[in-house]
Amino acid sequence: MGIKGLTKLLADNAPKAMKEQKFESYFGRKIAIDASMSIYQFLIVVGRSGTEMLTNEAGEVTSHLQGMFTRTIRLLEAGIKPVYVFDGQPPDLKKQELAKRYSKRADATEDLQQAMEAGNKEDIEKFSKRTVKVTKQHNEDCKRLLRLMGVPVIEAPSEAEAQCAALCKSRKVYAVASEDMDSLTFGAPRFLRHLMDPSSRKVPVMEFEVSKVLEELNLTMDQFIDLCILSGCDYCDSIRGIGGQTALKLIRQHGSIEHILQNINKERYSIPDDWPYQEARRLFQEPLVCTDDEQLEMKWSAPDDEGLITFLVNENGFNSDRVTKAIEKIKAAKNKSSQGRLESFFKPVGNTSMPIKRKAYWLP
DNA sequence: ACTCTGACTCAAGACGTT
DNA sequence: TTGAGTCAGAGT
DNA sequence: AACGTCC
Repeated sequence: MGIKGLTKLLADNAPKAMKEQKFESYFGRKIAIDASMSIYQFLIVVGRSGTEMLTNEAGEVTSHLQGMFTRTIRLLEAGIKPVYVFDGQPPDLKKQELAKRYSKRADATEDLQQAMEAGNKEDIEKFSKRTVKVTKQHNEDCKRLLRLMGVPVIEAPSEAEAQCAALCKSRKVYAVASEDMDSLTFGAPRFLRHLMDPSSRKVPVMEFEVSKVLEELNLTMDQFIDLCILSGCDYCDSIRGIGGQTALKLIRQHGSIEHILQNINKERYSIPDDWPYQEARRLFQEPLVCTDDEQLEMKWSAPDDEGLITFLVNENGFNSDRVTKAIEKIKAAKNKSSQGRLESFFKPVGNTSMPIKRKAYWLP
């Protein structure tokens, strides 16, 4: 997933577009998060040892619930208002990519089988992580959990990342938090990396602003999208021998993929057959997203105590005391941040009534 | 010298106790 | 799986 | 900081 080498490309060519932020500085902010990505991480790592994971009495996996529960509480305690966005139908162009992943998983499943027969623990550990897939059930479990916690859930018609970006463009959220750089390609005005990293692992939150990226790279949004496609994205191949640096050079020189294709040495570089870069571009420019205000309504409400206990304790074997304490944490957090952001507290001095200078629609 | 590729490595959540 | 990091090798 | 536990 994502855009190959984009972090480094931006670090080298647009350092001012990224700034370090403190986790605490997002108090009171609404933040959109790609749920499937989080669930995937939880399934890989939470409570795993070999093929063993956290499970309920029926033997169903609960690692994703454990992860989602504790992380969401962490966010709420920091005064952050998370909204989780779930994937819908993937676009057709992504099907090949998904097919690749599917076959890799199948391979890993065979490898795992062999490792288990051979009793090779390290291999079991390694291969079992590669067989992880987020299922419909995992998604539904997490939606149910989040709703019981009083945290809004949005179901995207297609790509969750694209929907997150759209929410941010229409100012329904302050920023998109993701580890996936294509949030920027989808035009998320403000994009946060490493938001969930604990402060113990000294990785600061990195905040990117698309407008600054474009300004510093001196590209239009459309050109930036072309740059991302050339660097390597999920939707189509890139041109062998052209990486980020060369792509940036070529885009600056020729302005678009079309003009690059007209001007580069085709002996030197072989262009993929039937290269669907235009469709890929379209998916980034105008992805299928929901813009209906009613479906995008977001409410952070009080947790449903009974519902949570039924779901987590009765149905999934969570420890009753822990869940009760956690519910208290949620309530305390909601009280603390219910007044929202105290603007006077957080804003830099002397700026409030300045008219917003709009360079482009995606500025905050 | 620069850039890209491919092969390799590593870690990955969050919490409480020690 | 992903990204990030590092290495070597090869092409310009 | 390292380690075991969470289910």
